[in-house]
Amino acid sequence: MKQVIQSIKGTRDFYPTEMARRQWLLAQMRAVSESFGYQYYDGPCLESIDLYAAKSGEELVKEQSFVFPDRGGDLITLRPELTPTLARMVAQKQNEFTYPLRWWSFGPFWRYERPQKGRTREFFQWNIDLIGADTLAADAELIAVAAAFLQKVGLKPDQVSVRVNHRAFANERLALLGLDPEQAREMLRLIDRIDKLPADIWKERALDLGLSEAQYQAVQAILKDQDLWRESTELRGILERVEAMGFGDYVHYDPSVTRGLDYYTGTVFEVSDNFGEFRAILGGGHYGNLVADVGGKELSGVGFAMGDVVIDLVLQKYNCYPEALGEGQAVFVTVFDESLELESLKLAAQLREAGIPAMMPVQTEKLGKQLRFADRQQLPFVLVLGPDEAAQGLVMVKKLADGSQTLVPQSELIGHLKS
RNA sequence: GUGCCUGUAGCUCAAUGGCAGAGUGCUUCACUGUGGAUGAAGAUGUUGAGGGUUCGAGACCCUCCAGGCACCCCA
Repeated sequence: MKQVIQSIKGTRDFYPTEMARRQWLLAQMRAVSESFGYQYYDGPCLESIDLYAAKSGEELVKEQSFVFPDRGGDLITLRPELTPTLARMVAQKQNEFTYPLRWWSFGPFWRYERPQKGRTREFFQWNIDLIGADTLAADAELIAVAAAFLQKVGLKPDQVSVRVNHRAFANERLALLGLDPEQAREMLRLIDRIDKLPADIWKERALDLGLSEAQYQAVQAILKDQDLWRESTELRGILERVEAMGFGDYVHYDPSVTRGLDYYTGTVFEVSDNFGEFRAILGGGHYGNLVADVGGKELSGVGFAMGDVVIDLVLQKYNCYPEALGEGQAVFVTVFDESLELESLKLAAQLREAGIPAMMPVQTEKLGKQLRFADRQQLPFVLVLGPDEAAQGLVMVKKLADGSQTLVPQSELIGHLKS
């Protein structure tokens, strides 16, 4: 390979094969979002750094955002997440809307971190939020949206799960053990990492927070108790609704889910594969105060975000993408020889007129080569219009998949292809 | 930002410090009205980049770039 200018680290090129997957993914997100009555929106990719200072976690803005001065010297940020933008958009027109809002979005985001499997510097994200309803039904709806998506793309409950917890409930339980609020907060962060740290190190960290041996054992007991959710009004209310909507198989209580972002106050949930092979597919939760920090009145909501990178890996692993994705759908109209080129062009034009995509060769090549090309493009049909067919007003229709050929009167071609 | 591993033909990978190779794909032909199959012939590399050690480096050393894994963080 000669010297080709390198692409920016952590970015991806979407060749037609990848673009077909991205478009399919977007179509599934759109279908699921709209099936629950959500509206499509988007904000700018460039934002003032001040927007994030109020909302996002410290590290996300200071360490992991692309920030640069524009020509006037103002600091511009490539959006690392959508929630602050959403907060601003809602706050700006807070009194114009009828609540609750049901909005969804899909677009590019940037985070300046080290690329690895499932993590790139430029990625696409599905965001979906229900704003202005502080109820268990709202939380349950978003969890159902997540489960509906999993079902829609063909992932099974034995492959992926929506794991649900409730922060206030978890805090309550920790308080009952005698942890003060600060300890409880740190403990939740530690619980979030229980799968990443070896057991002995994890215990060491827990004791470092000032926990007694008895308290440590009690925390362990909480983490092992799969039925503890029954003691939470919130979790009961959410899980019974999810069950009623038919997604009980996908959704489970999991005490180890706490989520890192500080703005989640109540229900938190994430989707992950059941074998710990991939990073979290999706993460979300209930936030008590969406817009106050950007100048609006208090408004709560629930939402989640799903990046395109991990879900793409998972969908490929479980063969969820349709077989024919990205294959050409056009009929290939061959040119037998120069004298018949115009006849073929007319035929192709008729097909397009009738809504059938038609492709024509633009180089003079032997019939064999034309067929070879059509075959490699994985086109379904090839038309051959030779002297014999032209003389009788016929056209040969060849199905490439099995090689079968049918002579069809040109007047019946469109009907033949549509059937 | 930290640690470890990797980088050879379009792709997957070989080559003890001693002439850069195989499979696959690609091009052409066998096939003058038919793709996939088969056979024959052919093309393809600054061995990621730059520097160093050496009579000699794809291999050893250094720097950089890119990718992978684990931290950190999170979609």
